[in-house]
Amino acid sequence: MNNQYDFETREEHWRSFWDKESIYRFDEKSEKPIFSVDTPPPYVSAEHLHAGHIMSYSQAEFIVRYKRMRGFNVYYPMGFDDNGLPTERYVEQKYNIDKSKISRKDFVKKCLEETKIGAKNYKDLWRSLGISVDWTKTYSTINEHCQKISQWSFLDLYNKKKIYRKEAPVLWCTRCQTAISQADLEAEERKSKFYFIKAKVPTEKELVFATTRPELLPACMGISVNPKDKRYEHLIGQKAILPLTKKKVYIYGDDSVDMKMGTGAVYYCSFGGHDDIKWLAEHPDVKPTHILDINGRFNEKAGKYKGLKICDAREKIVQDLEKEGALEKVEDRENVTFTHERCGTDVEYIMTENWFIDILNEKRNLLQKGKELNWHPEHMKQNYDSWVNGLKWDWCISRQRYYGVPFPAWYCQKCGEVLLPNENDLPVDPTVDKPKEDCPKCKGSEFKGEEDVMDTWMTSSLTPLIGAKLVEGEKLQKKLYPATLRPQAFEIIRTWLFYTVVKSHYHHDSLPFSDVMISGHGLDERGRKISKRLKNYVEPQKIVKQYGADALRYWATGAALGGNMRWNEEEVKKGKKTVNKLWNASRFVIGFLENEKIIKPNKDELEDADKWIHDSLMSTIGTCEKHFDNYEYSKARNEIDDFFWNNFCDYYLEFIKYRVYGGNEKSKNAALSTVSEILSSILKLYAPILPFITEEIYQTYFKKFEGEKSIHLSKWPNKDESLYNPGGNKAFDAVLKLVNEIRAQKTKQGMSIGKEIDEFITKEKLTDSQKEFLEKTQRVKKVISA
RNA sequence: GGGCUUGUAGCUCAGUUGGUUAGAGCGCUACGUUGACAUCGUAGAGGUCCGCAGUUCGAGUCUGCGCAAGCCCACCA
Repeated sequence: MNNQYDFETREEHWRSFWDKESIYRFDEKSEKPIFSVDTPPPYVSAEHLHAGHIMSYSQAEFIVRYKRMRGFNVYYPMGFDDNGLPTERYVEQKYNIDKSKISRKDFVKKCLEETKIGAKNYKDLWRSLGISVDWTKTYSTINEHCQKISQWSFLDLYNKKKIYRKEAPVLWCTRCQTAISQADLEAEERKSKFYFIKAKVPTEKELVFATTRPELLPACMGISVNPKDKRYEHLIGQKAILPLTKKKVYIYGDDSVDMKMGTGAVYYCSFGGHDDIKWLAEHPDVKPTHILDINGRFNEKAGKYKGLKICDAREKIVQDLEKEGALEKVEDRENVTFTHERCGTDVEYIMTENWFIDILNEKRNLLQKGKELNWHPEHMKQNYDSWVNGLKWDWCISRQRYYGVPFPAWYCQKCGEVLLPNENDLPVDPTVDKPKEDCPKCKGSEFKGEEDVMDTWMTSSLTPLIGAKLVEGEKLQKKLYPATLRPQAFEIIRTWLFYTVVKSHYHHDSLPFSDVMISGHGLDERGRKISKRLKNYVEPQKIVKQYGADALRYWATGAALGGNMRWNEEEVKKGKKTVNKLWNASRFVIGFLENEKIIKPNKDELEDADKWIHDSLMSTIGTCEKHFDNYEYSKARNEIDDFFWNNFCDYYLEFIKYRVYGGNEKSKNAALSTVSEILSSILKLYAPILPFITEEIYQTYFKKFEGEKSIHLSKWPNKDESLYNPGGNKAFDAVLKLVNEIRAQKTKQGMSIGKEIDEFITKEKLTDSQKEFLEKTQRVKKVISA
């Protein structure tokens, strides 16, 4: 072995080796128990890959490698999310595209080109990090495989009456010009104003109501007061005359009105918020006035305010109210505004026709499903529960956009009947393909294909199934679905996790996976979230080149599961040091092993130090297993570090030097046999975290005994209990204490540890062999004990 | 407004079911070139365990009330 480990060339060597030998290929014929992973398909539009990506993917991968060594048949496919609005927006921005000036076909082509570039970036990085996915099992969410399954999902839910199409007020982004869903919202606390507006009432002087959205006055549907409110109860049933428009609206009595809020009188418009929609549903006699167009401008129903944008209209209307003397006062106030999380635009509520999936009726069952999942860490379930409890909208799945999976649906031009394709004909593009038969209702033959595309989560919510269906044969697919593990980031619990649970619940009446492992954020060294805007990230490839992939992976073990982690180059350096230490220790050990013929010693030939290190290893293996089984890779790593650096390097290797350099043959043989076994186990314990260096050393020496062509296919170290003697190493612990005492004494005298001293006196009772051990390992001429 | 998480050495964090003198790595100080490794070793300095109250023979750990940071959720117009 060379003096130096040249990580750059060796890591590349092993990458090629793993590729060539298909080490991570799923074995379809194996009888071993399956561990299948629902790998997160990253947005390919994230061209700025950073430490956060490294962190979350490595963390899941530590577990995957561990499971592989524990004898599971691991299924670890890889997907790329290149469908839908995120990609569209990315392409629009990157090429400064105006959607109205490009054909749908050309735009989609551009998106596809871009996603190819993105996928390659990811694949390159994953490969260089040694992420052990099976690259023969990949998908992209826009490809035919995924479109087919997404459309099948639509048909299945339609047939199960869980999908409906309806003209209804929906959450609307005026910038992206599409309907969105509740999960696409982001709440933003804002300073705003509370306007107190006077309406006329025949029997009174006036009725004052307060609102944060005065611009919706032309769309006012009515005013409500609490029937218990003494101030207003007599007004219920009368009509109020609104300022500016002079429109007359009824005054209603509603229990839900908070008498203490504002003036106790609320006005409802179409639509300023979810309240308004709810109110309208409770007052079927009221006809709404829709004044807002899909582009966020007022239409002719807003009268003189036609053509204005919302913010301009507000300014104008407030001015006019003031002129008319209808504005009593304005108060400052904080309130929560919802924006579209992709673009930050304020969300509006517009009446359009969309497809929905019924989830509101299913809340209770969905909460139950959340309870059945094994959450790691457990407290992340809170996020799921509070999301489900807070749901107010059915899942709107249609998007008025270009790039996405088309809905498999046509509308009969004559009678409006919805026609769906046969499952065997999927995927279809209804804007190009035609139904195979005439309208079953009216025999009409003119159809219009649905032009909307599906919400990107319609596809992503099916990833466990998409992954499983990458293999042939229903029997095998059923073994892979439901998956075992879903690793993911906490911020998409309400989307990816939730929607996947919904789909699996409806389609298969099951959970989509049994375990969830939630990772935190990558932060910069100052604790800020890594973002493109702040440019506060380092390029992973640079770090890999400088310190090696193992070192970077080592850094990723640093955060507890679910915790955020700061970028810290010192930790990467520590990883590199660990790699070097492994190299040096192995070089030392293997140097002896290669020149000797080692015979497995009898139990009674083992010396106290051998038994001690063996016991210590056994308990380390046990603790590691416990931690890895709980997805606590960082605790597992600490255990291994501690054992390797302290017990193995600082003590045991020092303890056996006198035996391997000289000593009698039996003692030497026992030492070498032990050290070989311990080192082999250390490599395996580290293998899930440091796959490159451990492979290197395994291949150098241990492979010829174990037989497996890669350490990553080898067996996890055995807990050989036959030698294990828990609590039986107390005597050796006392000796260790003396070792420390001798070292301290020498250090205090400014002596080198290696310098021989004449005598060492202790009150401890020692056996002859213990005295000899101290004399030989600590260079003392004579140890005198009580 | 509700909920969750976190608060331990200068920094990053461990700390099991409550149990002697609270730990590790980095950094700092001193010493050491011992036949794997200075990418090392040995030793040392450094702590009001966020605060207050309580339970207990005993609290970093359990309970309550606060404080601070972060996150999730929330229609109060």
